[in-house]
Parts: sequence; C-alpha cells; structure tokens
Amino acid sequence: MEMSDLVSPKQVSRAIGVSESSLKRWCDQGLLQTVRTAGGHRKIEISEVVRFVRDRNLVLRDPEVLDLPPASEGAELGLVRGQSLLMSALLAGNELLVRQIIFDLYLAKHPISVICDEVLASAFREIGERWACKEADPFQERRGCEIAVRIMFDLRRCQRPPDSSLNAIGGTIEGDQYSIPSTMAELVLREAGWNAVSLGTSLPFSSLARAITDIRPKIFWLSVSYIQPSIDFIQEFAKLSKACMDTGAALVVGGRALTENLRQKMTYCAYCDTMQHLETFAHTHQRVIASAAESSTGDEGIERTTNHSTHLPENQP
Amino acid sequence: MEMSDLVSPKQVSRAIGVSESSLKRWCDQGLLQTVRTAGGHRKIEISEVVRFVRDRNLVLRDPEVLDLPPASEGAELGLVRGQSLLMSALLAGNELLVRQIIFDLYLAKHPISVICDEVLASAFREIGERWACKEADPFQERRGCEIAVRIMFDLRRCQRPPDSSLNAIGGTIEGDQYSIPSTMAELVLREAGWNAVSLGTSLPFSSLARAITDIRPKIFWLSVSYIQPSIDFIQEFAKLSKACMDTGAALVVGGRALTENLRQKMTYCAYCDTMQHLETFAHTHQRVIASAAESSTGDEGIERTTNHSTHLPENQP
DNA sequence: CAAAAAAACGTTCAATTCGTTCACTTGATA
DNA sequence: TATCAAGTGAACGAATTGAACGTTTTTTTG
Repeated sequence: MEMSDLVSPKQVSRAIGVSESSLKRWCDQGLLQTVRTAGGHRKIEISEVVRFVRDRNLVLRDPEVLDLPPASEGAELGLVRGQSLLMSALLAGNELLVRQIIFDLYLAKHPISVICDEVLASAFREIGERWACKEADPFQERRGCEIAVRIMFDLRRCQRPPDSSLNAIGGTIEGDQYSIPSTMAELVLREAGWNAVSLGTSLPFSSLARAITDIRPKIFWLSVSYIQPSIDFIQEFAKLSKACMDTGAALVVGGRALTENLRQKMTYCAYCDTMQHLETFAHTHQRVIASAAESSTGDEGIERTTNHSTHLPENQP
Repeated sequence: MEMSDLVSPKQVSRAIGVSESSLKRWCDQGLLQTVRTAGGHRKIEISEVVRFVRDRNLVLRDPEVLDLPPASEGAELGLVRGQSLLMSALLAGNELLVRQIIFDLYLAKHPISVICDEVLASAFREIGERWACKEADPFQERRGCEIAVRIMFDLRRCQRPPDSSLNAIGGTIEGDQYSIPSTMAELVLREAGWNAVSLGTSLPFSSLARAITDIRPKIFWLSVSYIQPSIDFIQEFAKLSKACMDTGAALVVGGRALTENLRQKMTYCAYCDTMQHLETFAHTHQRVIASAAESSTGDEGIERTTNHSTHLPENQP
C-alpha cells in the first residue's frame, strides 16, 4: 500500500554492505534524504537509495532486502544479453522482469543514454522485425511500449531534481504517435541536468511553435518517427526553425523518418538519432551557454553545424 | 460507500504506511487531533490527516513543496474546487502541484474512480472547452495528459498487488490515440482487485481479438474516444464481441464516440462511460465469477443486459 | 430485531531504531 | 616516527515500533 516504498537504515546498510552507523551518519550529513516518523525513526525512499548507490559507485550486495533486482546476475550479463532478455520480457508483458533488467543496468552505472540506445531501442527494433515476420503481434509491441514508458518514469524519479534555469522542451509532430523517443529524450536531458519536459505526441506545428515562444526553452527537440503524407513537412518545419532562431533555442532533431534527402532541406542546430548523441550535445551546449553568460556581451549566436549521424533506433507501426 | 469526513485509525495507518499501533499512540500523544464516539472509538478528520502528513513530510517528500499553501487548502475543499485548481495546474504544466492535489484527494479516501470522473476527466473536459475558445493551446492539453498519465502510474504503484487470477485487459481501437481513459480503466480495475493491464492505444481490431484469445481475460474493456471514418466499426466490433463470447470474457465498452445509435447495433456486456460505473461493474462481476465458481456446474453464462448511462468525460483533439 | 461478522479498543511484549560514546583504521603532516 | 584529522564499525541504554491477544463497539446480515 506504500506509495513511496520506504525502508529503514538497517535494510539499506545491509543492502550496500556497510555498517548501520555509517549509513545513519550519511543520512545526517544529508548525503541521503530521509523522512522521519513521528517517533524519530529514519525512513529512506528506495529511489533515493538507487540514486545514492549510483552516485557513489557503490554495489548492492544484497538487493533483495530492497525488492530490487539480484545484481549478481544482471549486472554481469551486460548490455548485449540484457537486450535479448529484455525483448522476451517485453513480448511476454512481464513488467517486473523488465524493471529488474533496466534497474540492474542502471545501478551498474550504465548511462541512461546507453541503456536507451543499446537495450531499449534495440529491443524494440527487434520486436519490430519479429512483427514484420508475423512472429509478434502488435498488441505485444504496444503493451511493451506501455511498460517501457512506465519504467522510464520510474527512472526519472530517481534522478536529482533538475536545474530549473535550463529549460528544454520537445515532442513529436502531428500524426507521429510514437512517444518513446521523446520520453527518452526527456530522460536523457534530465540526466544531463536539464529541466526537460516532453510536451507529448502528435502536436500541430503551430502548437509546437507556440510552445517555443511561450516557454522559451534553451533546447527544443523534435522526434520524427513518421511524417503524414498530407503535410508539407519542410515548409512547416521551417516555421519551427524560425521560432527557435527568434527565441535563441537550440533546435535538435532526430528520428528515423528524417531521411538524408529531407535533412538537406532543413535548418537545425543538431541532428541526433541516438540518445548518446543527444547526451553529448546536451553537455556541450550547456557549456556553450555557461561561457556565453560569462562573456556578458550577449552573444546569442548558436552554431548551426553540428551533425552527428548513425541509424535511428525506432520502429513505427 | 461512506462519504464521511471522519476516518478510522486503521485507514489512516494504511494510507501513510505505518502500523495501526503507532498511529493510535500518536493520537494519544496529541500529535493527531481525534474525536471519540460514544463507545470510545477514535475518529480522525480528513483535514487533520492531511495536516499531519504535510507537517511530518511523510508521504511525497518533495523538497520544493515544503511550503505550499494552495495544496493544503485544496485538500479540504474537496472535489469541486480540487477540479478547478487542478485544471490551472495542468494548464501551467505544474506537475508537482498536480501530484499534490491528486494525492491529497487520494489520502482523503476519495475512491480513485471518483477522482478520475469528477476531478481529472472534468478538468480535461474544461481544458477542451477552453481550447475550443482559443484560450488554451493544444500543447498545454498534451503536456497535461503526460502529467496525468504519470500521476496515474504513481497511484498505480500505491495499490496492493492484484489478484493474479482475475485478469483484465483493454485498450483503444485503431486510430484512437487517447490513452487517458484506458489508463483510468486499468487503474480503477486494479483498485477493485483485478489484475488489469492496458494494452495501449490505436490497436487494430485483429490484434485486440488476438490478445483476447491469447490472454483469456475475465474482463475486456474497450475505450472508444474516436472512430476513424474509414473503418466499419460495427462489423469489426462484432468480431471482438465474438472473441469475448468464445472465451467467456466480459466485454465492457465506453467512450464518448459511442453514440446511442451506434450502441444499439453493438453486443456487449456493459456500457460504462464513467469510471464509477466501471468500478461497480468490476465488483459485481467479481461476485458473479466467485459464485459461478462455487456452483461448480460450469455456468459460463454472462448477463448481457447491464447498461448504465451518462455522459462520457473525455475530450478528443 | 437479534445474531453474526467485522472493526476498534487497550494492553503487553519482542524486535527494531535512536542517539551517543568509544576503539580502531587510514592517510596526510610535522 | 609521532601526531592529528577523519571516517568506520561496534556497543550501550533509552525510546519507538509493530504484532499479538482478549475484550468491547460497530456494522452487516438473516
């Protein structure tokens, strides 16, 4: 019945493998956020433990006390086998197993961007292939998406609260219903310290432009997994590009629907079809902004050259 | 359905995740103001519970919201003002405030179905109206949906793990991208003890039928907020109906796209356009199954008459 | 309306946790 | 080498917690 699963310092100390005294000291030093019962007993949220473990490069020796995955198995099997395990778990709709695998990799200090690219996206790509071969049903893929989005929400709440001054927003265009890439982008940007908020899927271009001028983010991302044949993408995109130029937002695009042919006609700040690319861009752009703020001669110029390239890890029903 | 402002210590203890003993002790120490019945039973006012929770920072540790006057107000003034507060929070994209409001209502022991109907759905209906009047932008509505779905996931994990024998699945049809009603249905059914899993949105009829025969749920729900003009809904729906008949699944339908004209041509087990209707159906159907199992003469018959009716609380972009 | 079922009472008791103190290890410095 | 600062783990009595129990009140049911 507990919304936020709370555990005692003793449980955490056993899970991490340190003495209870040390753990209580860390709590009192503020390294771990705690809540107190009316009688003064400390209670620690599991997500806080996860955050702490990851920050401090610790290992969960006995994760079972926290209802977390047995690190012994998962942490070692790494990304490759994690991907195949994950795919079958997603196909079977086994949310618990999916959560275990993902958290396991997350606790093993793998960056979120890598988990997104090489495990989650990879698993969904393979599911898409199976679906093409009639070996998987659409409902399995959809159910898997629901599960994946939930896990990403769980990961999100393990992150430290973002710096509110670095706003980033994004979403998908009209007719593109695939929410996973945009949710991933939100997660990755938050991991990089941005206050990223996904606006959702299937938004009209006019509304996206409106959001840019209203919210005035430093980064705007656009995930394009599908383009409706009926719309003039290039023309509509140009409006977005202009809105970003006017407000000084960095326009980041990605998605498997953006063919090279299409990209040549677009103006943007960066093309990332991998979450790892997005992450590096987020970090560098952060530094760009910081140094621009330093030299207070308001140089609003944003480089418009960056252009990573690889394949896009998505499938579109 | 007790709509009282007073709750018992046991309820409160379960809500905040401590033992009943501790809670009674705190009451006797004066940390929680209580009133007594003639027979000596403690009764605690809802507002007192919310105050206590917020003072102690027990549930929902949110570092930024330590002092949040609007929310503490919101808890007491119940559903009606909760709805208007919620709407502005959703429009502003203030996820923390939304979470506060919803959880205050949840702590106040309002059933999830009521929160869904009279607060969430109601707020979105009003947002839809504002949008029609050009007072709200689509991106605000979408961002609000994202937030709402996240909160519903949070609520979901507060619930006790469901009885795995009572399976229920559901989703939306091809072209219907509105996920909130289906997510609500999942939440409400889980609250009623069902092992409900939403398959997601925009699923082809064939895939829905496949899911029914594969998973063999006891309940199958279908949320219909939008029907593509290009498909023959009645004919396709008949296949779903048959699949449910064959497998003994109770077919529950809802959604504002189901006009009376349409419904007359459909065969289903129950029509619910309100989550409260769905909840009562879930409970009664649970009893039906239990009694059917008792009289082991496998009576697979399912009544096909139930037919609640009101308006459907959804908006479709 | 009375009987049965469910929920809450008050109490007791073992287990857990608190805060504090203290001995020990480690690494840098005089 | 001796010394100091800092972090760790163990131990202690005092306090808190959660579960058990039999009894009483409230609610449900026939």
